[in-house]
Amino acid sequence: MKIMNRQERGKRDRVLSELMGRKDHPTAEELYLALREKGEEISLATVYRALRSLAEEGLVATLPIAPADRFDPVTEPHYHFHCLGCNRVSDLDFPYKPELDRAIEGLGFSVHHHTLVFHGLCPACQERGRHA
Amino acid sequence: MKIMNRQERGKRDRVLSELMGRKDHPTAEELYLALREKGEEISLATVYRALRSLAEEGLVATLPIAPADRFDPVTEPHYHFHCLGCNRVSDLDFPYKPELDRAIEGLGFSVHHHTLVFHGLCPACQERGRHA
DNA sequence: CTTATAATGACTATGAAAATCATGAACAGG
DNA sequence: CCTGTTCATGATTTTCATAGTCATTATAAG
Repeated sequence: MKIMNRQERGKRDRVLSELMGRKDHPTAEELYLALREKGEEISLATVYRALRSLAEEGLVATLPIAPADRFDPVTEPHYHFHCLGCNRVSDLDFPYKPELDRAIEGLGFSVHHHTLVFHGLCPACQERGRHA
Repeated sequence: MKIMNRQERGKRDRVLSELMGRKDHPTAEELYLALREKGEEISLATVYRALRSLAEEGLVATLPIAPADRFDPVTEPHYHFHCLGCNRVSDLDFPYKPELDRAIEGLGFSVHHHTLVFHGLCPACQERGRHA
């Protein structure tokens, strides 16, 4: 059986460190392009595989925001804002509400977690809209 | 210009009434199959088109739950439960919280609405898991 | 009836993601 | 050292959801 330490896991770790270095919730393809621009020789297939396996192991979170999944290196539950103007997704500095899960469990469901996304215009896009 | 009353809008209305007749948040393809089984001669392309136009007009809501969009005839904001066991989506009898939008607006965003989805096991799947 | 417009269906195209397959590196056991 | 096995990787193909195109049909307005 192959044994490797955390430093030498190859391409998968390159994907993870690239993702950890950003907070803009990139898509698989955006990560792929960023890695290539940094001279990393990697294929898109490997990026997809790495992200899927990282997500399965709970090391990254997946945000299914159409048309493509976005990835988040922060796995602690938190909320997101999706700007309808620039289509960007940002983290919100707003506390997670575990009591919501409790409330839904009162309805007979077993709740693992919840995802809360706010949709609207970010400060920059509000400004731009005012000008246009 | 074509003027038609609400009864005679053709296929698009057939899609809408089929959707209104159910509360299981079907996908476009599920609606297509249901309509065909009822003898309705309609193409998948038309179902997609109808749903898109209905959604643009705000007559139906779209729930982007991978791998396919699901549609909801109820456009009043409400919350959903996504069962990780059977993959079904159900409405929750839980009041919408507009104060969440207010709170996020306090952070500088302009909030149009929010989507809140709970993930876990529905009562039936909890039961099944206990048996298996 | 005739013309314009809109709806529809069949088909093709797209884009994200997964699956497949061959290759080569790393490793274990002899 | 060999050798066989496992596993990561890249290239490619496939799948699936959805969108676009285009020709045809249906319908409304004149």
